[in-house]
Parts: sequence; C-alpha cells; structure tokens
Amino acid sequence: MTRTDPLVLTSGSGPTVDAPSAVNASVSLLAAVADPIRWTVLQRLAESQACVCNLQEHLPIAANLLSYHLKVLRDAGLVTTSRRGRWIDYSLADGALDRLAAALPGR
Amino acid sequence: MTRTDPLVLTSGSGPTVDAPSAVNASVSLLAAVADPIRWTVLQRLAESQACVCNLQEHLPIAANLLSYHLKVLRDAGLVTTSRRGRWIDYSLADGALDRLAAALPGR
DNA sequence: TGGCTGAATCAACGCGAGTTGAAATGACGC
DNA sequence: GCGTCATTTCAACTCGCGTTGATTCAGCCA
Repeated sequence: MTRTDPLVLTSGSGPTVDAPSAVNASVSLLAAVADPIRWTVLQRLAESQACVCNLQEHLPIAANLLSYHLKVLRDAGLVTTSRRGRWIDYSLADGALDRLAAALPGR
Repeated sequence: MTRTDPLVLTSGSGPTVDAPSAVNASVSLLAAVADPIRWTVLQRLAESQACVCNLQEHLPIAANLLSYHLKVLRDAGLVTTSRRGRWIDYSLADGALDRLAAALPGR
C-alpha cells in the first residue's frame, strides 16, 4: 500500500515546511506517468492530438483498458478531451510537460 | 499488475521503432521516484549526501522500511553508497537528475 | 425509430508493491 | 571474546493498481 497518512517531514532549515501536500502532488503526477501505456499515450499526444481510435491503433490493448488509463491521465490533469462528432480527441493539457518536469525531485 | 509482456508499438512514421525497451527503462525509472518516501529521499540527497541515520531523522518510518526504499533507489541506479566507518552514506548517482528528466515523455 | 460505432463505466479478479516485525550482518569499543 | 549501534535481509501480510468481460452511454445514418 502506498502511504496515505500525512508523512510529516521536519526540514532541517526553514519554518518546518509541511511538504506533504507538495510531495504528494508531485508523486501522484509522476505515478500517472510511471506506466508503459500511459507513458506511450503521453509521448504520442506530445507529438499531436489524437482520437481514442487513433491511439488504439498503436496500442495492442483492449479499448476499455485504454479508456481506463485515459481516465487516469484526465484525473491527473495531464490531458484534455474534446468531442468531435462520434470521436473524442485527446490532447496534452496546457503546461502538462512543464508540470511533469517540475514534479521531479531535486529542483 | 503492470504489464510485463513486450507491448509492441507500431509507430506511424519511421522504421517501426521497437520502443518497448526504451519505454520500460523510462517507466521503471519514473516508478522509482513516484513514491512519497523515495521522492523525499531524492529531494534531500539532491541537496547533499547523507547517511541513513540522517535520512531517518526526517522520515517518520521504520529503519527497515527506509532500507527497502533505498534498495529500490539503488536498483534503479539513482543513488550510490559509500561506507564511512559504522555509517553508510547515500548520495545521488552521477547524472541521476538528468536521467530522470530524460525519462519523461514528450522529448 | 432502429441498429451501428466510438467510448466510458461497472463489477469482479489476481498479482505485486509497500509495509511490518523479527532475525541477520557488519563495524566499532570494551 | 561480548555487547551495542547502524543497516540490511527475510518471511509474512495487506491492500490497491492494472486487467478483464460485460454493460451502458452518446452520436451518426438509413
């Protein structure tokens, strides 16, 4: 199980910053990317937006499984959707790559 | 379960790059960071090296649990160790932050 | 309206990561 | 030698993520 309680940290210097919220935000963002399917989807969306059927052509997985992972990316705020007739286009959310880079430790 | 079989991708353009290995390398690297404890350890090691006992002062977790997460970071090649008398110092591996940045999708 | 397609949702299941407690290893001082 | 401290390893457990199959929803066309 991934830790759910606060995980209070005592920073050596400074007014005891309650890092947990910032840490958990970064970690949940990184966890959304730390999956081969979701990583591949983001990589592709970084090139250009695409509808689900288009993403599916390049991923040998069931449609509902892809839909599940797309929902994870949506919940993480990394991708946005727009319906185009019968299809739904997915694209990278504004600043998604910047948010990811900022979520890495050591900065 | 996280997918273990190849996950063959068909790239729309180019000579059908067998991305799996590159994808899995990036994903496993990101998975090592996508944990609050390991994220916090890396954040601290990015400031300066530290012995386990030092890390432990700032993390309200059992010693063996910290040791487990340090092993994960070691196996990921993100940290290195050096024994100093009775203590073991952990420090960021060379280029660890660069490797992490390069593991993000969209580049 | 009806049937068809693209996509999301629901209800399960299985396995593995994270956690725990106890035992083992290694290094120092007496 | 013995005892203690710092750290790792081992065995067992739990719980959640990823996966699956079936169902539901939304939009198009005849």
